[in-house]
Amino acid sequence: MEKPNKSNKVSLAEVAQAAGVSKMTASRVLRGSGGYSEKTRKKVMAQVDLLGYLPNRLATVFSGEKNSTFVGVSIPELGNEVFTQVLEGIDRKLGSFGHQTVLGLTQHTHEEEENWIRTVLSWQPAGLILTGRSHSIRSLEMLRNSGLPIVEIWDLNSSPLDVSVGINHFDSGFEMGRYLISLGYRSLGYVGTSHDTANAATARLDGFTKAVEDGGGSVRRQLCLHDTASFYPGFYGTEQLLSTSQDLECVFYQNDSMAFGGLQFCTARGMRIPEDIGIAGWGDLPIASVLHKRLTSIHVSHLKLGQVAAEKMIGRLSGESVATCNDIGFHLMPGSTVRSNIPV
Amino acid sequence: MEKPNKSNKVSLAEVAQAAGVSKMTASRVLRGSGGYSEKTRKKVMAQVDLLGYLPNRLATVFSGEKNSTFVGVSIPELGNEVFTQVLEGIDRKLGSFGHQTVLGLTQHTHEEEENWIRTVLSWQPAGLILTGRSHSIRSLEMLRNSGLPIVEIWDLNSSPLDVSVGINHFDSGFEMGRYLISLGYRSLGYVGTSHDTANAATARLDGFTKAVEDGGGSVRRQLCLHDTASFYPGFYGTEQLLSTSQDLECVFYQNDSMAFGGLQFCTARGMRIPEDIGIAGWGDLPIASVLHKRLTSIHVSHLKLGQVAAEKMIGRLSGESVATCNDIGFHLMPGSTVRSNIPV
DNA sequence: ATAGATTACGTTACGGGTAACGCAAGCTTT
DNA sequence: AAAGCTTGCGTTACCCGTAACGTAATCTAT
Repeated sequence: MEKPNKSNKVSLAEVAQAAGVSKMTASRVLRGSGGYSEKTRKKVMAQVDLLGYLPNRLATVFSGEKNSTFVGVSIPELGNEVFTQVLEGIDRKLGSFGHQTVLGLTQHTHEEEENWIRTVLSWQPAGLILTGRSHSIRSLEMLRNSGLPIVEIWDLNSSPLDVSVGINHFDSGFEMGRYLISLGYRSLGYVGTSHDTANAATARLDGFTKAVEDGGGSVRRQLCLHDTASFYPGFYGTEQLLSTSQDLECVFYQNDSMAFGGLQFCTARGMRIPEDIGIAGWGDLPIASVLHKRLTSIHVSHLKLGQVAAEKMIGRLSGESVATCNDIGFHLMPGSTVRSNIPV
Repeated sequence: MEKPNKSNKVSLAEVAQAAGVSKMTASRVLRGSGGYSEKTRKKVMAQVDLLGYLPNRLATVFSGEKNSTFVGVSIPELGNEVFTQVLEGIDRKLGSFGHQTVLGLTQHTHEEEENWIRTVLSWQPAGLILTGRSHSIRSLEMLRNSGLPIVEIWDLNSSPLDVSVGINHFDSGFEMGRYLISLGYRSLGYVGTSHDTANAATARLDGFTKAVEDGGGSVRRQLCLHDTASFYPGFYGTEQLLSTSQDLECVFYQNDSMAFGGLQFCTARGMRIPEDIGIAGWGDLPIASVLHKRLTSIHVSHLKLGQVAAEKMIGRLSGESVATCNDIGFHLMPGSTVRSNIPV
């Protein structure tokens, strides 16, 4: 078994020596910065290939004032497909510009986020992309002190630390509420979860409630579970919800996964959808189309959100002036899990 | 708009000067390596807090022979929930040991993987976790030259570069084939995709075919689409499959997402499941339970796979001797999308 | 032919930490 | 009280590239 340390790294100096030139000349050749003859270039490159030289970016960043190509990206969890898509959008775009993603899973807590920020900053990243607008005091301090470009995503923020990319969650909830009201629903329920940083979901619920009340309805029961926003909590949350409020006409869920759970519960109990109860989700996941019924939901292009976030980061890194507030938008997807017109 | 460069970083030297000690003493205090008085420690720490000093890990790694805390992790794509779970398992475990994930999305191609490997190696990572056992020649060269711990995951490899964590895909396909044969199915079909690095899926198909033929059946039609292994390809792949082979009794899919697509297609065409056709998937995704029918599938603990991969990496980094070949195992999940006993 | 510009390199210093070593002051031992 | 040890801290050198500068050789202009 070999030791992991004692790396047999080939340094630029070794390449230079083997090629019979100075370190500096080898460096110039490798960077293609000019100032060398074709003959020299060939000598150096021959040794690079021969010795299998790989540049040491640590030294490069460390040396000059040029910043690294690392971008720290914090994501609450990967269990939620929504964030997965955002991450994919970010990493692809970042990668196409020669940047690398340093991942951080914060589990929706300030504490994890703060620890991750501290660590990732010590690696001198070029910038940070953070999910959510809510951060601990010490985090804010570190972020500000770092002087780095920061892109806050997910939750649109009119006064972000630096740049914000996301959607207006309040409005999306509001639109769903207005839609359901327009279909004649008046007695509504909500099932979601609560966390340190789940402000977006809260905003959706607030918008939803506002629209429903504006329309003369009411959100009879709001359930905020201390669990992940996934299938099972949706299932048992619905059970809990309906056990005390049988008269609900329609339930709005924090996301599609939870809505699926609710759908499953209702179907298992022999309830017809949408005849007996309406189901509405949020996020419009690809799996929404798995069902024979199309889930009524709010569509957000999560991939695009990630891509735009990465683009804004690239923009900041290249010194362009970047809009502070970037709205990705959403639209309502009418489905067949709510009734399609006002009952007579 | 402030410039992203010109970072007002506080260096150890500044802390030391402010505390009236030498750089080295400040370094010792921060690392807690001993060799300083309590009085000095307080003086230094007071300045650390006051100046908001954050250590520069770049310099640390760059300086000594100690390796970094970065671990490069390559994943083919995040669109597939299977890999998402693996990544979550890796990052959580790695994080709990103070390591960071540098993500690379290879899109199942050798080319992307090779480029990513080159880049990530230039950052002097502590080790690499790669999905798949198939790599380009130049990749292999770089990996070997690096002398770094390498954990290859997903596809169990009896002679890996360094360490392998995964499952035997051939066996999993074989078990599914044998199961379907035991239920009396004889005329079978397969729908999947093909890529540079999708050897695992190929192995599953091989195992499946072997079992089916051993059992006196045959895999009449094998469809390998050039697409992502997701819902829609499953849908139209099934359409294609059934348009030329109406007599298929059961279809095995590369994964659950594709199986869902197939299920959707069949249901839309008015076919009854499992009466008219059987459907079997692979991976046992959480969404498998979204359906009123439970999908017949192969269960693999993807999260655990990721965790074990990270553990093996940690083991290698701390110089422990680590098993070369680590089988995570799988088990067949009988569902209601295939018939439950041999028809009379 | 000679001054001035250009080309093709080499030399030096530096960045932010750390290992290795040096050394003075305080403590113990006999 | 002298020798030996320990403690606490400073000094120096180094890691691997790059910026800035220096210089010898070649080329151009007059």
